[in-house]
Amino acid sequence: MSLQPRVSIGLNAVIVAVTEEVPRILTVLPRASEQGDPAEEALPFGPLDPEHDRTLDRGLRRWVHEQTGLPLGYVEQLYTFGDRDRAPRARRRGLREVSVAYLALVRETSVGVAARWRGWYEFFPWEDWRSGRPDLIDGTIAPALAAWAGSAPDLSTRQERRERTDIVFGLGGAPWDGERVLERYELLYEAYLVPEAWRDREDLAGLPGEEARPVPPGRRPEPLPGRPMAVDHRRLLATALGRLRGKLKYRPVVFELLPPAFTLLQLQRVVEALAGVRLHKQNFRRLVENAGLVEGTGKVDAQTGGRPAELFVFRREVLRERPAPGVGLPHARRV
Amino acid sequence: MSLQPRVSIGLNAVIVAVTEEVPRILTVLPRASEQGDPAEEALPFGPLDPEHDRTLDRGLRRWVHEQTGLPLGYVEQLYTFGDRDRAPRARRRGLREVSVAYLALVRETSVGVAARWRGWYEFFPWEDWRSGRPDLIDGTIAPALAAWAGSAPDLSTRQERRERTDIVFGLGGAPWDGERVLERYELLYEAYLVPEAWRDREDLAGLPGEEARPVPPGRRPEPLPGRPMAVDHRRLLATALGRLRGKLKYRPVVFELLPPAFTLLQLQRVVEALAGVRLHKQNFRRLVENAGLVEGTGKVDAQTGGRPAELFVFRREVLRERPAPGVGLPHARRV
DNA sequence: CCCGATATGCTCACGTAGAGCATAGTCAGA
DNA sequence: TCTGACTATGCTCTACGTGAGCATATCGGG
Repeated sequence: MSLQPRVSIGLNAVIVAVTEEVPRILTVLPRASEQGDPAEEALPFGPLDPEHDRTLDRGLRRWVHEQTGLPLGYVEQLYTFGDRDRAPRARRRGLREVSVAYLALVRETSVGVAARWRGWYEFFPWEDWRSGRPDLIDGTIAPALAAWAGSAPDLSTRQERRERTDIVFGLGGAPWDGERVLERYELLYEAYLVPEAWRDREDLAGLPGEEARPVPPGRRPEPLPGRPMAVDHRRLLATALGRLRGKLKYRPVVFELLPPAFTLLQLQRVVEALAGVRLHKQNFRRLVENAGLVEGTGKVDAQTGGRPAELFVFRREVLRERPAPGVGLPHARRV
Repeated sequence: MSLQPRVSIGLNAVIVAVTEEVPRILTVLPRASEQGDPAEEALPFGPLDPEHDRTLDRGLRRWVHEQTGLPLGYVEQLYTFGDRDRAPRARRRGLREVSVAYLALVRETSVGVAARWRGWYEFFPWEDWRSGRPDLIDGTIAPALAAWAGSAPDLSTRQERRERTDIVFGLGGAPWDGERVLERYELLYEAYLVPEAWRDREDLAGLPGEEARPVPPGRRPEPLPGRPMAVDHRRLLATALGRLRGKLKYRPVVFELLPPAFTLLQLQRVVEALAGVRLHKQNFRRLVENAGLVEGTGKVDAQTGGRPAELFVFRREVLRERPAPGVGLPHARRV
């Protein structure tokens, strides 16, 4: 019988900005104690000061500011990750690390040297459909998942796996659901198609209770394109992207990522960057204007190269007019 | 300087069932250490066993089953509550109690003696609009909130408070948003209109750092109807109701609360019970049938008193056909 | 002055939601 | 046995939002 492990509680931040039509998140180099492959970056992490941090999100703001100089505006709790095996290296040290993850949206992009911005879709190349359905899906992911499903020992498991594969990746006639980002990542993880799955399995090998789940033998499949992260941080990232995509539709959160005045095309580009799809321009305009989400300022932005675009601002009154104001995405446009 | 407080992590469960058109939640008597007013019930709470509970929700299932004999089916993480002052009595003992709250949906209703079912709207009488807009709102809540808003020292605070009041309670022409359950409860808490606000303020009095927020002097307003709970559990409950109301619309969660076969009216009644509004019957039928959410079984239920109703079952295939299947509420019908 | 590029306005078809009327079965009591 | 109350189920009519694309406005540069 081993010692009862200590429980520690920490905070992770998924800090999002959109620049040049690319959604970006802030990454840091992982703490030495978690260091594995040095190429693996991590999400900012900080402790909770139980005495002085009155609330969890204040604690988060405090250390994010200390570490990166970035003052956070919009902050929202995402999810609490507490699986015993989420941080295998911590488990080896007798520690159960529970992490409360937050999503933060910022406009500024200047950060200190310890942190850097990474394009969101570097981590999830299959999530960006703005240039059409990524070849990666039908060319690589679908066959790999089919092989995984087929490798299950019994029929019902095979069927379950196929069903799940179809639903979350929109295969076999099922529609693509942009919000299922986490489900897709988790499926790839289970199927050992992301490097983290192998890394974690190796890190756990030999621990008590893990005898039944050895590192699968045999040749490993080629890992998918998509940058891995330390610990389970790509999972947090997937949670954040899925949540943000959902929230877009019923809360006016995009405006947290935009300057105070913007053109409708700028707004559309940011929405597209997050949603990962191209939208029909005229319908998008009609939608946001009819919804009362924005109001024109009369001023124009001459940087467009064509007819100057009017500058708009977010219309706060919409909050009292409509129950769930958001940019209800018009249908994706085929390219 | 006081000792650095210990951090503890626990799990709370909001366990929901719907019987006789009443949504109910499971409550228990609070632990002795938190006992205040003996009438104050609590939500089931349990520790996390960091060694053996592989995941948080497994831990939850374990102790819920141990404590109440109830096996949980559908379980979903709600939110993590970690404010320093959420549990003032724990803070006095040098403990920072972080709680991860879960929402669970069950069909069964037989529980042990230590637990009991309570109607959800006993805690939030203003949330049940099935018999029309509750008089409580215009008769009591609106004036009390107006008084609170007017009592702010400076103009901008007064305006902010009025704005918030209007938005969250649907006053002054703003629409009622059924999902803003938490915002409504928090507003009432801030305005000292729920007993918990006074209780917590008193429990905190004298602690370091609390000098600036003394118990407000003067006559206390009559507390609103609505059963208070121990600690911040009414806040967890509000979070759960809001989340469930939202989720209804885009995930087929209602079926977790219904028997395997049900009539469309039963389905409608459960949705109405949760959403807190009456719906137009024919449109509701059309909606769920056209959405492919259910399929008829050919069998009928003769218990209706009129023409027998056909029994339906949930149609699982809908999960692969539509991105966000739920009972998109038809408009509320005036009574 | 024309062309390319972008912004903005407008129309048209189609599906779906809101509302209510009409009809089908069943039961209890006259 | 008939009738009325009651619930289920089907159908229609209208209004409006959305998908799609054409048309026009306004700029800069050759």
